[in-house]
Amino acid sequence: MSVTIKDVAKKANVAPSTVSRVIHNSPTISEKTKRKVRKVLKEMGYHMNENARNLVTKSTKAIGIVMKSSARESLYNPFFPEVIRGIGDFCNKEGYSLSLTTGETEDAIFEDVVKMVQGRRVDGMIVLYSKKDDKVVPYLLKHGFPFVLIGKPSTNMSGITFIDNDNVQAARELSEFVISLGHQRIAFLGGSPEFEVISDRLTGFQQAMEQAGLEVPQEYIKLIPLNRTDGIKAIDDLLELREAPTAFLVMDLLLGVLLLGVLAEKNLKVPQQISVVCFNHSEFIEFLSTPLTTVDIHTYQLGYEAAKCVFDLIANPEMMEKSIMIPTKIIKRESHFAAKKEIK
Amino acid sequence: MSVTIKDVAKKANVAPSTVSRVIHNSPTISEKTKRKVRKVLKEMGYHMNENARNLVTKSTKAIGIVMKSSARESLYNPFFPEVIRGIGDFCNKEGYSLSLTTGETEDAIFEDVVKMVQGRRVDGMIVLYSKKDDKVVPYLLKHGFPFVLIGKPSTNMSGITFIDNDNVQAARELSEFVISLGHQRIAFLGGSPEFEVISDRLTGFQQAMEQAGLEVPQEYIKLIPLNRTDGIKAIDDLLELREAPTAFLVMDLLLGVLLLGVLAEKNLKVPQQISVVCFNHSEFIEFLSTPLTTVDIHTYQLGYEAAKCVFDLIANPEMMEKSIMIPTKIIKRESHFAAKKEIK
DNA sequence: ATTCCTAACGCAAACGTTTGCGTTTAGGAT
DNA sequence: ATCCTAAACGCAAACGTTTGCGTTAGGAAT
Repeated sequence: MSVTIKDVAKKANVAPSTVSRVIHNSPTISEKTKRKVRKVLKEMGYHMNENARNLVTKSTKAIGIVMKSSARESLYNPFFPEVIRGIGDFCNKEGYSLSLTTGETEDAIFEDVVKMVQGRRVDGMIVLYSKKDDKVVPYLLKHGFPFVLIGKPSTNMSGITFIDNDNVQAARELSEFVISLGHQRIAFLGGSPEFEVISDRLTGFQQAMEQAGLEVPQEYIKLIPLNRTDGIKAIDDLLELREAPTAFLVMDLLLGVLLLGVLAEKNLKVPQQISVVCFNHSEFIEFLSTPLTTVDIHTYQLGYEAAKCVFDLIANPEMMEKSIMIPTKIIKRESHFAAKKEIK
Repeated sequence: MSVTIKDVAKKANVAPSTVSRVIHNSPTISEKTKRKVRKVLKEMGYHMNENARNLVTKSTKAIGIVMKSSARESLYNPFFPEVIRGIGDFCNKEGYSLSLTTGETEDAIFEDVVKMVQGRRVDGMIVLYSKKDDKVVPYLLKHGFPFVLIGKPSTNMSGITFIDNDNVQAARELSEFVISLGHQRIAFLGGSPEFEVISDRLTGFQQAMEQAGLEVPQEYIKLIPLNRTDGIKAIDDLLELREAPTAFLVMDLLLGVLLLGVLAEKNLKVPQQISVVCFNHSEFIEFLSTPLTTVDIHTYQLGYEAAKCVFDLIANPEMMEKSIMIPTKIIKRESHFAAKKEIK
């Protein structure tokens, strides 16, 4: 139906191979014929059939993105769009396109990945999460397929290129900051510890507390599914403790927003009565009424660097794996003032 | 490198065509050979090369998604993830994959689209916005490429299948609701009127106001870029008017959140002093502290139906274009109480 | 036993590129 | 005029499928 290299070749009185070489600007073609062919190319409105090209070159100019199971959960979180933006920006520069998994369940996602890899629909993959007992990473590893992980590999660190924040350190710094404000009863509110990011931050938190000689009662640590109901229940539980926490370390913007809401309903003032600090800064936060103190994990950068790494990996498959740490930064706003004297 | 149909054929002592037919479960192959071939298929871990398949069948099992220029703007908005989720769910059911545009500028996006279409990377497209003077839709139309639009076509309604809310009506209903609360000075806060969705809603708003015999001063209508700075300026302008509005119709969740923040800073109580109603409900809203009254445009459904339509279009290209209206629903929460007596 | 039919399968072309290698051509050196 | 050498281009195979059509085999009918 549409114009092929052969059509162009015929009209320009050259061989298809010549047209191909003109398209790729091969030096073995004279300027004269190049001009001639290019003219016909324009005239006929030629555009390459990528499938045919991919078939012979065995490359697709596309990279796949594996989302966390439950796109639902993944998509509501500003992390997702932001990291996609980072990936997209880099890919766009390189003329690559993006392909998303659409599966809802873990198995469906795995199938999507297999289809992408085996069906050669993509040249490389970026996995947006790291979870214990997940099948995707082992699969990619086994097939020697170029991929990078955003997050910390749960096991088998060797052979995996990953981009991450130092979540242990980031959480420790944030905890130390909160401790330095005079808080002693600090709660930790986050999602499932199956995700490395959560367990790492928990570790950092506990390290800081221990070093400060502070206790962390088990009831202060709430690891829950990311939804309104469970969130509210966890927050209520915390607030109803005899010794309720005076500060909250929240692992996720959504939970942070939820927490602010519950506190407002209960007429607990932030930061006068309760301090709240929250991971995962996003521009969205600036639209909120309470100026949340947050940790900027530089999500865009995570995506951008991940894309870059995948490209390196594709270009040079035998490259040593590496890990890149994106620094984090505490963005201090006004949700954290609470000196010791005010608490006691 | 990896196992092809020919490899399987050789090992199973049949012709490649037979393997192909077994894969597609053709009735012309005996059960006996089917079993034999399937066994080898498993053993060798065969998986189809989609590029080769696409080349001959001229179909890709993928559909493209065109995002609004400035992925930045698009991605921060919960509309985007939600509509993607709808599209993704349907595509997943049909075994299709998703391909995103990555361009930042309008021209770059247009190039992405051309690459997808001419490069035959996708079977159909979904355009996530409708904007005046945009080149994408005319291009798709000209090439007879199957696509559906989410939103209302800006011109040339014929020949375009689109999914939309009746935004005129939705805005009119919302306005009537606010008017019924006793408000007379109602402001309209939204993004660029280049987008059909905004101008339609503005029309609906003006219709309702006119019918109620209420004036709409030009200063009450703020059509601005979606960012914090411009948003705050617009809101400040409105609040500083001699006759400041008592109710705000906001076209976008982000602006709504921003408005709530500014009002809180100025110590203006919602809803006691100011009513706020907002378009584009999302689950995110439930995480907010102020229970916003919103219009649910059923974003997920928009995406889901759009995907369905694209499939119909692909299956039957000569199908009559159609338009599907997704109903809207006002979700009344607590940001809108303001009876006449309290205002005056 | 021969013929005929149908079910089951194989052959080979086609899809639109890329690319190694062979062939032509033009120009200079002899 | 002849030969040689690059430079410039063409040939054809290959990538992994699908599919129309031709071929085979096995059994039923004669």
